[in-house]
Amino acid sequence: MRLRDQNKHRSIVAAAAKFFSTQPFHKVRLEEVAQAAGVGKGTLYIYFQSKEDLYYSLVYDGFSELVGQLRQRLDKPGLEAEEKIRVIVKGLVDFSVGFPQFAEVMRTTAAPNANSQWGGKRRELLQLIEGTIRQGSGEGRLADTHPELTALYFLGMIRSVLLYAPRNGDADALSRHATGVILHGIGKARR
Amino acid sequence: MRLRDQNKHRSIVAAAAKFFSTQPFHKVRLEEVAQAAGVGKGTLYIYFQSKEDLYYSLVYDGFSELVGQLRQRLDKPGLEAEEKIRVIVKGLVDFSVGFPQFAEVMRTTAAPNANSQWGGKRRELLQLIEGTIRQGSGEGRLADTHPELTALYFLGMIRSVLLYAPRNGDADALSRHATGVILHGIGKARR
Amino acid sequence: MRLRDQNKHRSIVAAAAKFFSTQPFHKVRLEEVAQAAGVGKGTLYIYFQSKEDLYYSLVYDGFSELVGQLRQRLDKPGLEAEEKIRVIVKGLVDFSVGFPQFAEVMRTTAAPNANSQWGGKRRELLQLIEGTIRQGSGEGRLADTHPELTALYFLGMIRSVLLYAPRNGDADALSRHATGVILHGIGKARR
Amino acid sequence: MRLRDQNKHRSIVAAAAKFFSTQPFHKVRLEEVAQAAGVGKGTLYIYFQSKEDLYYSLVYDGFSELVGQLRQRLDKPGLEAEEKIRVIVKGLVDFSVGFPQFAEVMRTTAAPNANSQWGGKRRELLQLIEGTIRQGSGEGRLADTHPELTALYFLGMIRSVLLYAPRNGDADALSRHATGVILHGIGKARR
DNA sequence: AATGAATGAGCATTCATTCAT
DNA sequence: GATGAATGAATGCTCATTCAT
Repeated sequence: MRLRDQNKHRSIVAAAAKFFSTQPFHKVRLEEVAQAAGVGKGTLYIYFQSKEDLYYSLVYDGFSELVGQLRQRLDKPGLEAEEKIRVIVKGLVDFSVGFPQFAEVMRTTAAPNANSQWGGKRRELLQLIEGTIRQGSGEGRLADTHPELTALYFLGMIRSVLLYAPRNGDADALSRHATGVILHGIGKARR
Repeated sequence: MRLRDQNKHRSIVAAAAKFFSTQPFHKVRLEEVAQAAGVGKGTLYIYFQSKEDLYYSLVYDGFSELVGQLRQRLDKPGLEAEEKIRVIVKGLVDFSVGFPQFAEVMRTTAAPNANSQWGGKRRELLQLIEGTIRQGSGEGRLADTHPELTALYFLGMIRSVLLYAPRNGDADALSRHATGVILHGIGKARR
Repeated sequence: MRLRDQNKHRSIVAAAAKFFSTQPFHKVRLEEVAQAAGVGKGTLYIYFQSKEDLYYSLVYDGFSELVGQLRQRLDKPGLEAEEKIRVIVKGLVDFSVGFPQFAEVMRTTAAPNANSQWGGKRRELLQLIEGTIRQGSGEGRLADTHPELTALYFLGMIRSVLLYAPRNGDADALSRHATGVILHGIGKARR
Repeated sequence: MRLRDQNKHRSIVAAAAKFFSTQPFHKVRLEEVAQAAGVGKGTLYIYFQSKEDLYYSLVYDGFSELVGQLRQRLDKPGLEAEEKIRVIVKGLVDFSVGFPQFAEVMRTTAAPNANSQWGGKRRELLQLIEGTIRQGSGEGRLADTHPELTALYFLGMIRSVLLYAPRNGDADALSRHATGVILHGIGKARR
């Protein structure tokens, strides 16, 4: 069953994140996860259906939190489109910096449709971005013929940077640059 | 004595690509790969050290070809920076469309440093892009404070699109849009 | 949680002895061993590190018991040297008859130093014999310039006999004859 | 087919001896043997039926030579029984010292009946020894109720010594001691 | 005859999952 | 619920043997 003991659940997820972010799926041993979580091997199966389930839960949880945070930050009436873009990019970067496993986890993540929940959450995020762009377009502040593609670019850019950019980089500078590239590419004024 | 058959190497790589692009690493069975390649199981081990080696060779070969193609296409004196950007983006997209396994393969690829060869090739591509941007900056046609980051964005964008964009999409339209986003973000003229 | 079952260890050893004594190492299949032991294949690996480990444990256990028995039987104060020799030879023969696998197991056993434990036990036995001869010499009942070599002869003789002598032979007669040869040799003149 | 090229045959046997005497049967790789012999892997199968065949041929050849040598040395009319015993022991020791692989090879050798040829040769040697003892008994110079067992002791003693005695030992001293034990035993009273 | 590339049966070993305690 | 001993399906890999050249 799920959520019998919230703490145990948490420590399992934490331990799992540590391993899944470090090694490819097939090299992660549940025995090690259990040990790191301080629980018995069998306990994992009380909280998760299978190794796959544990893995996708991990991704889903992280993503879910990311989306929730963004939603909250964007939900300020009167916020300009460009500013929202900045918020999104900064949100993505900050979150990823604070949850370094995330990008790595996504690295080995199977196609979205492998797990409907996770796929749905992903779509949610994309729509959040896409919606923001569309809103900006409607307000005449942004111009983009394919917001749905641009939304994808957001994720891709962030991911790449997080994966390969120097870890010790300045997160804020990174956000600013990325925002600049995005904005000045789709900013109507500059066209 | 039979001679080492180059075709055998090829057919193994082809078969492996088919499987590794369809399933996660640990679900790929070498027996199936061998069968699909029309060779014996042991033959795989004549050409590759291990399952991992086969896998990384795959990625490396694809990447290598990609870089080679781009290098060739960019090596035309007098080509303008913006045009080069177009060539790069189109090259990335075209190649990925023509080698659909590629993006998928990259999906589960371990961090670059896991395989020095592959990491090196990756760096090569990034430098190719970065160099192009710098050249454009030098010529006063582009403006970018962090070309090394932008180079990363290129890859990230393409990858995201390839992974999640509708497969039946128009590759040319995709290239054009991506190029537009990139260019109008870093095109000095528009600033 | 199930407790580690000592019986399981025993039944594995017993089953393994049966197979390793019948066939050369590389023809023994762990699946068969497991089946004969009434346990799962994986269980073998809970109790033993590897096939080799199982094999050497087998030899060691048998040898260990042999040495223990001899030690016990020789530990009777006042026992004369010749009698002790008889006890040793009889002990070796009896044990080997009762544990027919033993000689066969030793047949394919790697050099003693391959496994320090086993090598140590072997040395123990040799010293037990050597010490007995030396004691006998000290008491003026035996004469041997190289007890350490003679100790080796003991083992060699027994082993040869066990390997090649008719199985249905009379163990006692065998012990007597071997003891006689050791004690008196075959030279008539000296008798 | 056999003996196409005597040299090739020899080098294969030599290489095989080197490996089979160093490692247990199942760890010897024919590829290595072939390489060490300076021939192709397939060539082994021109001279030998199988790995087993190669292995037993090895043992047989060595043994065969040993028996031949002994036969020659004992075939001197008028040689006294005790002297013959000395010759046999010395022959065994010398041969084994000169062909150090031998004892090691015997270590891992399967039961005699596994290969009739080798078993036959072994029996030949035993009968040679047994016959010598019987002859000595007939001449009233030796006394042994079970010469066939004593013949076994000979082999066992030699083998043990060769396997475990210090390699740098004095072969002659060894022969002398062994001969002494065989002839006179270690019981002082009877001397 | 000689070779070594190719083969595939064969097997040790792993590890997710189950279940007795 | 929790545990970890037990399980056995699953599979990478080896290596004796074959065979095209």
